[in-house]
Amino acid sequence: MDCRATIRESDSSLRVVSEVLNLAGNKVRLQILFLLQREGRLCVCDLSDILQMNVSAISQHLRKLKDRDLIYATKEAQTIFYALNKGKSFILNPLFELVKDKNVMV
Amino acid sequence: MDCRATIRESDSSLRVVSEVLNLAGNKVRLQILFLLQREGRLCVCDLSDILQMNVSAISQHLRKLKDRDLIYATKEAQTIFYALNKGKSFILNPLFELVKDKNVMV
DNA sequence: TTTGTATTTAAGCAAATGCTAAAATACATA
DNA sequence: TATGTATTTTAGCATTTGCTTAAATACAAA
Repeated sequence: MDCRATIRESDSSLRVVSEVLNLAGNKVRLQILFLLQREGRLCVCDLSDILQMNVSAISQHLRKLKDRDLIYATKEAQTIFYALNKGKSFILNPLFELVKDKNVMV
Repeated sequence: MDCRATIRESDSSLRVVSEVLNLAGNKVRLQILFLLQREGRLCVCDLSDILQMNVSAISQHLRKLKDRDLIYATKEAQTIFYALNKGKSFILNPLFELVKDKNVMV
């Protein structure tokens, strides 16, 4: 019943979740995360091609996702692949299910 | 396998979800949504008191949530109560469970 | 009608966001 | 070594965000 206490106790969880949602609350980044979840791993040029967007713009989104530990990079020859960091991205799983299953819709 | 097609088909769902997450991707707003889900309904002054924030700041967050149909208002005498609009906020339910149950944590 | 309570709205501003274009890195391969 | 391919980084810029303060609305009660 004491809301003040509830907020205090849930503070760190709410912070972590809001940080993840802040990243996923951008259509381009949500598309990237959705694709990575579906395909396992992708490089900048794949994403640039799929989403029909400037390589630099995609790269900057990936940087943001990587900086906040939602994805990680692995280098293979001259190509850099990105994949979901499950430790944090698991938060988004139910949302991916939603997008996959039915159409969420208006 | 055709990512371009997948993205095209999921486009509207991804748009709706990213819009909701964009709102929830702010700590203050996530706190508000979490509290509304827990308490049913609250007025501006309740939230201002619980979150220890300026009434005007809270009011502006509520406006944003209302404009995008995540919450709705009901007036009772001189007090305006806000509550979750289930039709859209259901997207956030699994996240609330996460915050409630265990601590999400670093 | 005056006063008080609840709330929104407007103005202003510093900080953050997201893109483009150009330059810089990194590393194979010819 | 020179060239090409993949990617990041920097700079610049217009737009958006989130807050504060002050003014405006709305309405009930004295």
